[in-house]
Amino acid sequence: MQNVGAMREAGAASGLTERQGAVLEQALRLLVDGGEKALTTAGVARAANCSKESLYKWFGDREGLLSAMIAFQASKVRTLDVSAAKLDGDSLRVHLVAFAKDLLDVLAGDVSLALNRLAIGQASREGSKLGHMLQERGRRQIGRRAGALLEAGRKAGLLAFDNADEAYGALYGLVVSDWHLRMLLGEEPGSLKKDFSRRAERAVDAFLALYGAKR
Amino acid sequence: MQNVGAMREAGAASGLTERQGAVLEQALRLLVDGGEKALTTAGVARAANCSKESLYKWFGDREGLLSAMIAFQASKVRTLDVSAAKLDGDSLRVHLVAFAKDLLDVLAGDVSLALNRLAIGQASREGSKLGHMLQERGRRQIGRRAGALLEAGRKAGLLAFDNADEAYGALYGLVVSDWHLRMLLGEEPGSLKKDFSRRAERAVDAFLALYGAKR
DNA sequence: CACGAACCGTACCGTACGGTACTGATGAGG
DNA sequence: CCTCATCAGTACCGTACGGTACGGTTCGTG
Repeated sequence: MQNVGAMREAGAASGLTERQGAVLEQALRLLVDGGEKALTTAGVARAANCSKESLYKWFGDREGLLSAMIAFQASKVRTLDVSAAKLDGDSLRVHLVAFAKDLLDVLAGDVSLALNRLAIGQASREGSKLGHMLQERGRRQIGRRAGALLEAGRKAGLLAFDNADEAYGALYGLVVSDWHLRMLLGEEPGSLKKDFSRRAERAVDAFLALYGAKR
Repeated sequence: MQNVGAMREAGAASGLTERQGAVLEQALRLLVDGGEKALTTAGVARAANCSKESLYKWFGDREGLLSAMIAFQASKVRTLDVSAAKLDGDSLRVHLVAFAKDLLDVLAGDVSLALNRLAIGQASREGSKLGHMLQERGRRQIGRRAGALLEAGRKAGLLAFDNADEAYGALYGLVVSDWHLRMLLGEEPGSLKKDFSRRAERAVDAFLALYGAKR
């Protein structure tokens, strides 16, 4: 793993021991590499050099392991909100473009795609809270950053909207469109990732045309 | 099933016998009700009153059955393109709103959600063409309808855009935003479906503000 | 050193699934 | 009536997984 410090912090924040965090890291790696089918309890135990008995002691059952994986991954993401006090038209656009590009990068990430596929696969059987967890811990997190940015823009007189959620929904849709679904369906991200910057700029331009305050 | 005529037609279009179409219909029903885990060969055989041996004779293996289900469902959808020769600003907006609402209804449909979940679940293991099939047969189909509508709007001088794909992507994003993913993740569609009309109108208004020709 | 807790590695069990083989019934054609 | 093909129903096999139990090892503590 490439970031032990962040992992330890994430584990501590979730009440996990460092060892358990390492196990979850290996589980995520298995999931990313081979999909849900490859994520067997025996496989996790083998990859993490621990026993199945420990897995069941720590996480209860397979569902608990999956939940812990999602919570663990979410706890690693830290949303740095750079809500600058001074915003002009250019800096707002820069911040929006940076947000849009970050959003695309996050959604296109290996771990994000794997966890979303996992939660979607579990969503059919009712009672599975994985989808709700992913929604709450993932979307809310990045949504807060966007909400703060939009609110700052409005307070600075640069944006005009009544409903912040609606404005955020429009921004999200313009940025992401159907790319997330296409990546989830396995479309080769080769040609997609290259255009992220251009796509983010185009989307932000459209968003500003819709919600930018008349100069 | 509620539409034997359409099913027979769909089966005939795909080179399937009526019996095989009925089997696929039952398989889709199982998938919608219980998710992929409930879609076992024995379960399909029991639900459709056929033998497992026939399933393997007709569809080869489980993957073939899944592909046949997607192709069968896609063949049932017929895109009625009402490309009217006479378009004014109001009728274009009406057509766009109707398209947007149809799009939301399709994406929120039980079978659509179940098949998308299935294909996304299979997308992790490589070599699975289900995602590509769903993309090609589903998105292209409805994308053609939108493309024709947008092109008609441009020819009538009501829309202004350079790249039709980009305009369609903006329309799609404004209409759908992250609702499709949220539904795939299992969010209760109770509060969502009610607002489809309002949502479609808002999205089309925004789209026209972006791409409507200056009056 | 002695004791106990935690834990690894592995063997084990019950179950469920994908896929195959067999039997008997049905129905069309000569 | 005979024959052949199709198919339903079922029994069967190999495998793989989730979950549990147990022996052996390490390590902290008195």
